[in-house]
Amino acid sequence: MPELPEVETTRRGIAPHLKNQCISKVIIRNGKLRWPIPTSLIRSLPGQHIIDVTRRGKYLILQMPKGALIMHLGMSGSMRILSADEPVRKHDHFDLVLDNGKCLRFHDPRRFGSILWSKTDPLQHKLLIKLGPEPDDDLLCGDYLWQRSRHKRVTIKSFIMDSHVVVGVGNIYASESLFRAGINPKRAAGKISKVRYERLSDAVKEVISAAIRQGGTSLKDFTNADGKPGYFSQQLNVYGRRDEDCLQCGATIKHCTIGQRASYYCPKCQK
DNA sequence: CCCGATTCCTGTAGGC
DNA sequence: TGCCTACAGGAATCGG
Repeated sequence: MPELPEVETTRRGIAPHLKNQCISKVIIRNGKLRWPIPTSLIRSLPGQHIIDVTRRGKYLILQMPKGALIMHLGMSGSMRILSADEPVRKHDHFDLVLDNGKCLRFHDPRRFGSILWSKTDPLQHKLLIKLGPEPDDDLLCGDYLWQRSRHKRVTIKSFIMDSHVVVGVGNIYASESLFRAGINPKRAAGKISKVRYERLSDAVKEVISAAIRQGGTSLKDFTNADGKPGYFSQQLNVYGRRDEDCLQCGATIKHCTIGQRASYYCPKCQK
């Protein structure tokens, strides 16, 4: 489950293999992702080299001389650097083949990911230009959240998960951040005090940075019954713990649906 | 403008 | 054992 920390880990993993490398070929096996992969890439990318690999929110950006490739992993996407002759597996939808015999291979069973092309500054792209600040940006602070939330009637959980407010806070991080901040997820965003937004801002920064430090271990993996709980799952206080005891006060963790998403909270610790 | 609902998709898990 | 259904989720877009 690629949350922001997994995307950043992916970026760090692939960047050294891509930087300054020249593209020799583009293979689209299934272009039906969130949006169609532009078939024009097949002709336009070969011959270009990758100047840099950056990230904005959950979008990876491969900067090239004539534009930028913008990639999103959706909820089941992953990327690997492989030898170009490595046999393809099911759901290997896209290859960026390099001059040196390696390739970047995009794998995405649920096809919620996307691969787009931007002729100009990718940060000005329609999908990126309105994104909120990164969690580690000083722009994200209690005052900012308080200002943005005035007169909003949406729940605080929906508000903090809105990528136009702040990027990278998925369903799991939202529940965990609200627990750390002691805020009930059902409260109206517009009625929360500035002091409490300071706590929430701090909580978001802590949760996301801790996950990045741990190599972006998937928070989602912990629900898998493969005996390999995610590293970060050890630190989950409420997510997925319906009817279990709160680790802080012993009360029973509650479950509810907010914005069509499973939500978990401690009724005693979160008011 | 605001906000809740819908939509895309497939692997996994639970019920019978 | 196997079929069927529910569910999970990022985020744009639709609809009231």
